[in-house]
Amino acid sequence: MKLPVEENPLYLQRVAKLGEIRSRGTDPYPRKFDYTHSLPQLVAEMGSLDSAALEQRQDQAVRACGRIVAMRGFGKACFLQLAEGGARLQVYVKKDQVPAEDFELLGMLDVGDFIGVDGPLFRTKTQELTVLVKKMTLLSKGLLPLPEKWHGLTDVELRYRQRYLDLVVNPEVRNTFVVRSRVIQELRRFLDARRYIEVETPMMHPIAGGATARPFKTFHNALGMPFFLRIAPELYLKRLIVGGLERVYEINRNFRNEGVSTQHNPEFTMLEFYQAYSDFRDLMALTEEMLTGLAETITGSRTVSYCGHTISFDSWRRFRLKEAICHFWDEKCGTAPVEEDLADAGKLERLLRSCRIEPPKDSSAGQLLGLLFETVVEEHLIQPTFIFDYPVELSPLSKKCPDDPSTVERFELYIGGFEIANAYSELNDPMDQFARFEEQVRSRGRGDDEAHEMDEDYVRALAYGMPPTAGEGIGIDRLVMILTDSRSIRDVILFPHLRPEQGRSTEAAEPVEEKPHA
RNA sequence: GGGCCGUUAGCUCAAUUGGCAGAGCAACUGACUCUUAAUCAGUAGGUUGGAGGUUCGAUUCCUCCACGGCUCACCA
Repeated sequence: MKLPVEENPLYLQRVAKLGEIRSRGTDPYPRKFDYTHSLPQLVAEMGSLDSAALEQRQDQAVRACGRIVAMRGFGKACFLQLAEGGARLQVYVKKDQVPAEDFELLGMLDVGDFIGVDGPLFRTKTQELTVLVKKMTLLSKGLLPLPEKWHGLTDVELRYRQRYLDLVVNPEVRNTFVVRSRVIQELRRFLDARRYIEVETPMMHPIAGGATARPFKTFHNALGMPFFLRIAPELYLKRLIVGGLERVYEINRNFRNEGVSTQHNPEFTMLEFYQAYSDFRDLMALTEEMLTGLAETITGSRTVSYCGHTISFDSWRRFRLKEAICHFWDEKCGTAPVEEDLADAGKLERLLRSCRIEPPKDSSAGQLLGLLFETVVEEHLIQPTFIFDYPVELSPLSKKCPDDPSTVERFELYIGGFEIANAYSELNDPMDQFARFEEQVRSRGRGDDEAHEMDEDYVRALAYGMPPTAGEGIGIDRLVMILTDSRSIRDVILFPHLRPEQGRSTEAAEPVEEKPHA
């Protein structure tokens, strides 16, 4: 294989060093290294010992390893900084303390190489914990230079494309993904402790349902049929409720064939959970408990800083959707409406126009209401806020409010100005569900290609009986954004989708049609 | 998809009105056995994202293309 970088002089220099190392009989890529301590372990266990205490245990050498991230040479001595496990430790190689061949090897090392060291710990005169190296082993030779140590890697395109470099050079990036892992771990723990079981449902769906979104299409050759990558696991999870798994959750990817932005990635991670014998108000309480505890466990505080705002998980607010529009109305757009105005399509259109939004044609009152909400309210919802009582047109899978059939028992949770969670009392009346699907199909016929398709098996499942159930989806990526103060969803996804680099596009660059070929 | 902005050495960034393409770090050579972005002296490193155009002359002005960022639309 021809590396694309082989004309790079820095690369060629290192290849020359590699040859020199081999010619001396040293394997630059040995098998393993048995270390006595990870670097975080050393820092934790020895970080508080003073010089005298370290002197006492001087005959107890440690074996540690890591990537060289800094080298400072002094002719007959050299300080190196190793990075491993998210920690860094200094090691000191002195000519009169190591075998001659080890000191010669030092001259062939570069920042980026991996080494292992043996030796006692001591403190330098500036009190830095340091390994006094008695034996040094090359563990892996790097051939390309790492980005600069001081400014790090800031070009976002390179950071996303070559995330491995971003992780090596920018420690806060590593932390973001450690936090992400802990968030998921904590959510599992929270739900497991409440008698939930974790399940895995199909990612390939014959009918893309459970959300309003355009799906990705693929094709199964042997079955000779198209599939959609799932846009939501919802309909499968509720089938499990029908089957008697009263509390289920799933954490996995959804795929939506929509635009990308700082808040949208084509594949994103969602926690969905369903709890029988409960309604959406129970989930509001559960969500409050879950996320407050999560913030506290992850960040050590109920207050987090996000994009210059201070978000407090002690001040949860609740507004009905119409109430929120009246409450957050900007007087610059005219006199604030009263809730009664928000039921009439004509009045809603006038209100939208006064906000300089041209209402789309053929929209129902519910759709206009949703649009008005996004326009007027969304940006104000920095503190954790539940918005509830949604129009039925926007919620084909939710149960209607008993006293108002135009409204459903549904809430969305907003934090930091965007939607984090969406929950409702699940519609379990099979005949009502069938009618709502029919309405969606009519809507599709009018050109709304995000409207639901009819899912007959799902209706059949409901017809066998589903207990009253509440369900919720929480966007994990966005939640992690809030907890790590990340402005873009790409900063919490290890490999966000980008176009291929120029000249390196894949063979599958042309659009894949779902036509079968034998 | 639309609008705006960006792309210069391995990395981070300069370059006046269109006039020899530069610095810091990294690298290389040398000095240096407690440094912390080590220091000092020296050396090398470029098809200025790509293709055209205007011009005596283009990193700079124009057109097209590629990729990215922000934003709007769509959505979660």
